[in-house]
Amino acid sequence: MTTQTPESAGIVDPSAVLDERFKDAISSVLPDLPREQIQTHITPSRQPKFGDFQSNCAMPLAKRFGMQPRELAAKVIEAIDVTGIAEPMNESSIAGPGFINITLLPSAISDALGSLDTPQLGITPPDSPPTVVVDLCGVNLAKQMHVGHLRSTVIGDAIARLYERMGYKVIRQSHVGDWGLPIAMVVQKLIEREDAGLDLQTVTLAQLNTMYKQAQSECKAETKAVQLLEKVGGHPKAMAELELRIENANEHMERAKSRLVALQSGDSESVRVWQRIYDITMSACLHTCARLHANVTDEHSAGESTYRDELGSVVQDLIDRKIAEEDDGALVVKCDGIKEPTIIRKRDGGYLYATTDMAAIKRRVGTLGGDIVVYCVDSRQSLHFKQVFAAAHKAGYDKASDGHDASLVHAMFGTILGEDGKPLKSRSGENLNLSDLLDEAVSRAEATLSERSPDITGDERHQIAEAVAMAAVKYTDLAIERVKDYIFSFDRMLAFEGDTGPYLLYALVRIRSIFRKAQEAGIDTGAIESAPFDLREPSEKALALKLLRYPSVVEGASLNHEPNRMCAYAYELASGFSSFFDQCPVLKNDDDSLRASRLRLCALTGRVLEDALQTLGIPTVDRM
RNA sequence: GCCCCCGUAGCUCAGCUGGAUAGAGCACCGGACUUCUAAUCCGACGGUCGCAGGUUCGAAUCCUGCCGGGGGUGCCA
Repeated sequence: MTTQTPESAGIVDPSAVLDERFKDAISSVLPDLPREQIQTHITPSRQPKFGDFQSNCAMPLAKRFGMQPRELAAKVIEAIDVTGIAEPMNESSIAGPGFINITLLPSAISDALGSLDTPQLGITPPDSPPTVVVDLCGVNLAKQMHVGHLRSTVIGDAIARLYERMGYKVIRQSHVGDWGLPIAMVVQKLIEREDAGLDLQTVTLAQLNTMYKQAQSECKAETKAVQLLEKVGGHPKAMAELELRIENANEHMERAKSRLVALQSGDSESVRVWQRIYDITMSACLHTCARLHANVTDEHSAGESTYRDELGSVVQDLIDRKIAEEDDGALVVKCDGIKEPTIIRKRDGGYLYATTDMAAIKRRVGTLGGDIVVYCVDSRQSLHFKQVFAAAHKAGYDKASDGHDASLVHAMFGTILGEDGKPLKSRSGENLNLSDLLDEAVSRAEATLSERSPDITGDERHQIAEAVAMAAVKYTDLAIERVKDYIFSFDRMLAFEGDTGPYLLYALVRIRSIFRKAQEAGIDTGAIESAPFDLREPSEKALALKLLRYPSVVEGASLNHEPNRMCAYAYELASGFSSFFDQCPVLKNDDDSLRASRLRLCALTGRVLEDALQTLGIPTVDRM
């Protein structure tokens, strides 16, 4: 056992050092307690008056050994060696039922900051990085991206970035809805239009979207209306009218179904049109992803169509190994603890989305080597994933090459609501087009920008507005706890006041501005790189302590798939910087060494903030 | 019917896996600008953490039961 000494190795994480010291102390007080069972419960203190850190170890340990908590705390304090890390402790360090309050030595904080001030910012990649597969975005062919895709894309990308930042191997997978009957309907429709003289090369995604909706309604038979009319005795004319429409719908449906068969069997005409639809859709959607600063590109597309040749063998495998069974004509997998069986083949022999997802798990774990597979998908699909995960587990499709089960996670998210508390829709009740929504955010941002910073104009203004708008929209989406619904409000996210994306950008702008000013003043900013930290004001000490938390925040946010933790941290950091900046003159300071210390603190804060925003996928600006 | 999610200040939301007097932002009120960018900072106001039990030194957090809102419930995705 080697206890890291701050003198030799440098303190990277004060709480890790404290953890070791407390373990040593507790071991000597309670020799019968195996060291690996000791939990020191070291956490940052909530309030400065309780010191910088606290240990809550005394209460549970005292209970276990039948002692008084405060008495045990006193013994731990007597035994502990805090040399080089914290102020000496005494009776007054014990508070309440047995909290032990710890105040770090100023030198320990400075040392730790110095250790953090490296290119990696204190985050060390694992020796053998696990592979994480992130399912995100998931657009559908012939449909424009709408608000429903925003969260999957933005949150999914942030989760992927978090794991990348941790040094894991990340594989993004956009499960594009590019297969099945709905697509066949559009293919059929497009072929009919082409026969009527439409030039496929001129078709836009918006047109495809319209055709998609038309095809849907044309194929929808109003059988329920007829049944109802028969029941209550409808007017013969109405009945006849309805029956005619059903006949039409059935014809459309039949054509779509045979088009699906043709498409599935590789009919060249069908495939050519399908490919065109695919290209039109993906080029528009990937453009929107790029605009959102979401790293979703062509290489991440893994549409349902790519599983078409694997479905049959998956089903056969499940039959052969008696994992699936017949039930009322359908083929299902029954799993313990889930009432609803997972249907993997319909009575008519067709496959379903559960079948595709089974094949996807097999590929993601078996072929891609995923140790963790994260699905960033709407919470309404929670039952579906519960079923599919259980079925895949029963089939052993989640078994990684090393024999361990991969972890399958549904990182679900809630709905975006309008101001009325209902799911956000357009005036006409349709899904809100995502790029329209982004356009509006940009124009609002640009209006505010021209008002607040009239000196910024033209192209630069537009570019800044674009970045500010994306930051506003994304930060709002990421900052809310994933599973919750939230109310979308341009006014709030673009008010640029308080806990918003623009606030974070503003803090960074001020930091960057400091260094521009420093350069203008002829201050050698290169010399600050190794300047000793002199943390004399409460606000700069508070900022320093916030900075030191960064590595553990990245870890917590990634492993729990909770980007909102990063957002909360980024806001706290920006806020801590603003207080510091208000209270501590940096350039307007005559003390050279203090100025150097503060400049270095600004630089480090800037780098951490930048890194946090980068990890969330939020763009930054130099001016605003 | 059954299953899942949510319920915290007037509004929008946090609460680091059970810790101290539950925190921010907005709104409202009072302060700080010949600015290191006031898109900021400082202060004041504001809560029976849906309700009722339970677990224990200690519960917004864990368990049970209600109430309210949303979603889902074998052959759509």
